[in-house]
Amino acid sequence: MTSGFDDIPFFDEEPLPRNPGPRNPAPGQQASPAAGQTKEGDAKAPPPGLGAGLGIAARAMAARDQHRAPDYLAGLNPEQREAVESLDGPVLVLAGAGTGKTRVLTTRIAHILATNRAFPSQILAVTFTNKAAREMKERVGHLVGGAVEGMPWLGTFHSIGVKLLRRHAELVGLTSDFTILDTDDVVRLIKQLIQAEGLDDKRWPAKQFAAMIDGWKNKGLDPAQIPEGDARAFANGRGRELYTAYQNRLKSLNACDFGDLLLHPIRMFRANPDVLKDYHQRFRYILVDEYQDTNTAQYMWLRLLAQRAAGPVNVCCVGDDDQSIYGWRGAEVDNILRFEKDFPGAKVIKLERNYRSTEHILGAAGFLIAHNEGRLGKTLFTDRVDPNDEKVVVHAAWDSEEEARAVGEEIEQLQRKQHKLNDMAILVRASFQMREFEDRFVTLGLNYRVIGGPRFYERLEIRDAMAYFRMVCQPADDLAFERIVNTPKRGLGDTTVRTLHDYARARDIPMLAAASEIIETDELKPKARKALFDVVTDFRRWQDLLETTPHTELAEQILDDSGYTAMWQNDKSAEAPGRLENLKELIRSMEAFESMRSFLEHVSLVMDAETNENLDAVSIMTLHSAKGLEFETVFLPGWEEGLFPHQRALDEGGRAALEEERRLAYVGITRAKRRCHLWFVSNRRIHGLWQSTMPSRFLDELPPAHVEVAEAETSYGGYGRGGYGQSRFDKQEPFANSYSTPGWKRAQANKTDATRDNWGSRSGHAVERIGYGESGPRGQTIEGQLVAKSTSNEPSKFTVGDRVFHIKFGNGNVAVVEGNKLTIDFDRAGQKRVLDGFVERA
DNA sequence: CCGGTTTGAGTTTTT
DNA sequence: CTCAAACCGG
Repeated sequence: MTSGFDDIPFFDEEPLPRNPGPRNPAPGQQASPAAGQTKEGDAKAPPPGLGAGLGIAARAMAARDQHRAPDYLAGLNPEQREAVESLDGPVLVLAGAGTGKTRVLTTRIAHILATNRAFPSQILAVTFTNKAAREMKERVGHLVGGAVEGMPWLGTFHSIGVKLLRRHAELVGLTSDFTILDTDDVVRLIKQLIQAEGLDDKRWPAKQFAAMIDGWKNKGLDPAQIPEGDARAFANGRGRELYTAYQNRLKSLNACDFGDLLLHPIRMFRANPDVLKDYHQRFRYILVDEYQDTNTAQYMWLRLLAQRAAGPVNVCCVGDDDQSIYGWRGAEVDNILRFEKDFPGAKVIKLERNYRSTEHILGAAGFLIAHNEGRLGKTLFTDRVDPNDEKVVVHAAWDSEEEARAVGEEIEQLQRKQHKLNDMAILVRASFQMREFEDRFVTLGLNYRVIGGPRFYERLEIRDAMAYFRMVCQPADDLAFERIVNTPKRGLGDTTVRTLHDYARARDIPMLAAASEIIETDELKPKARKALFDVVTDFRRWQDLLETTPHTELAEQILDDSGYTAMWQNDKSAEAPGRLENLKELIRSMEAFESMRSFLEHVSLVMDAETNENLDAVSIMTLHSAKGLEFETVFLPGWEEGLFPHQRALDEGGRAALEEERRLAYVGITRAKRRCHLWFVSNRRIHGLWQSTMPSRFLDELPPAHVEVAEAETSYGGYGRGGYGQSRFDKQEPFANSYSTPGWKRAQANKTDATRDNWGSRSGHAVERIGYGESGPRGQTIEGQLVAKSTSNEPSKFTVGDRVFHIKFGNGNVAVVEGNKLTIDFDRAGQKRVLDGFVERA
């Protein structure tokens, strides 16, 4: 097999390839099939079958030669193959859900490398998330055999932005060791600014302004460019000044926020055409994933890099306009809709052959999304039609509790048929919906994992620890200093910090430097002075150790010496052990890095929690975080007007917002490979009060041919004209009546057995949280398994009054004991009934 | 400086 | 309703 990989100098960064660009025809030329053939003929010793994919004849030749085509092209369908092989000129790949989008991207990279078109270092490949970048690296690596280290420009928009900035920081007024501030830092900084302006920080919440800045930066706007109306809308009309002040403060801190990671490179390129030209020469091929999610700033960034003066624009954007669900945070669907205008002569390739779902699921999703007007229009299809395939099922429930109960029941039934929990997911519109399912699954002893929410590095203890490390590496990081100067408590309260802050600002020096000066004076009370002296001494010592001590060792030492570890060791709260565990994890993860500095860099951009693959558990997440994932069985609860589509989308966003909600519904349905169950309830508690609800309009937009209504639970009303609502609830059925439906009876009959089975034969119940970190009902971070400590046959080892600890609800007192079922008064969560295997003595 | 109490807000989330 | 942040009193 002559794949051609052997002779590619993967690690060679700077020079041009040996056989660079003459094969690049002018844009537009490749639109003609004949050009494709000519190119084929011209190719310098191309691997057989490559460079084809345009004309019919060329394709036929490719087919003829297929047995000699490189491995990595085998198994691609014609459209995928065309997307992989159309290397010259702009290409837009409209890849529907489950049509092999990632495969196309990765294979395309492999193809570029295999045909010696470019060095790995000459390919710019951009994704949105680290996860996507990682996956791409992995898969390219798999295709080309571990040479991905040679692809330095594969990453997220932001990580590539950082890389550019570190190289050219001085061009935008930074030094290359600038800090990256996360949302939390930004909000605290803005709050300081608002206060410094003498504004009421309650009337003008820092969070809100941070969101405004974020919005402006998403649109690529400098303070001078923001709309007058926007500027007036905040801080008594001083929005623009505040934005300016913010940017100045960032500069003096030598810091960037996330938006700057995109905007600074744009500014830099515009002000320095020679630098831009360098990158034009470097990036011979550009690939963009999830193009429908790009915002204006990212678009500008891309345009700058793609507009090469000489040679074709070899840019390939992959996306799906039907899966654009981030309009509310600045994504411009328009970017993908007008790709052909932006890149004249662009080739548009649609991938519509779906490899994921049944015909019913595709039929339902396709019919639904066809109700949107602003789309390019794709229809997914599959050949794999099986008469046994289940239709999409619509279920009705009385309220959200019944909904959760019934979904739990369905899951247990599937489980009894040997279905893996890992193959099932519950996808909700809003995170408050998760709770009901969690509660239910805890009671059932069903393993689940919650995905989403604050990341590992956003957890309190991680951020604190990171602030210490930041201070050691970057003594000028005032935000870090303020965060930990009194954590743990050292008697350095607001008054002291304020004094110090003022002292530092007056002299325009960092706070740590100010601290070492101020302790020489008598401006502070002796007590504070001594405490501050200790802090300064500590940091001096750690800074000295930075060069000599291994960084993990130093990190440990910092946390111990500062008293931070001790602080959590002395903390009696339920989450303290978890936090200590997280700190250990933090240190562990540092081992993979060369230095504390490089670790800090990664943590601010790249770090996130990993799922425990070994645990079999149902996934619970929002529809937004489900994008890109797939499951055998998907449950979609809460399809009610006001929740889905969400009321706010209906109120504020007009048709565009409604269409985005519909795309969200489309994303939800297309996550399912084999089974897709939609639910709506007629009563839901919102902000504490019960409201009766109408079924979602999206349900009425589904095609009857691919959908059935679950008779078991409803027994009232069917699917069809007039919706679902009246049928069931206009009859004024009493609450109890729904409990006599066949579905409920079955549930009752199964429940006891199921519970017993669970306890007798399974190892127990485990809960995993990916992301969520802080305390409260959203829970502490819990991973791994709790082993059930009793079965139903034995009397409970707990008695009334025992003090117990529950993995989700925290500490509480046993109020009632019935066999192995306990009623517990939890300190924070209130009274709950739980199986005793879930609790341990506190 | 700490802890209990009041108050207000309550889609979606990545970097 | 339920949470987190702000507030106030010891």
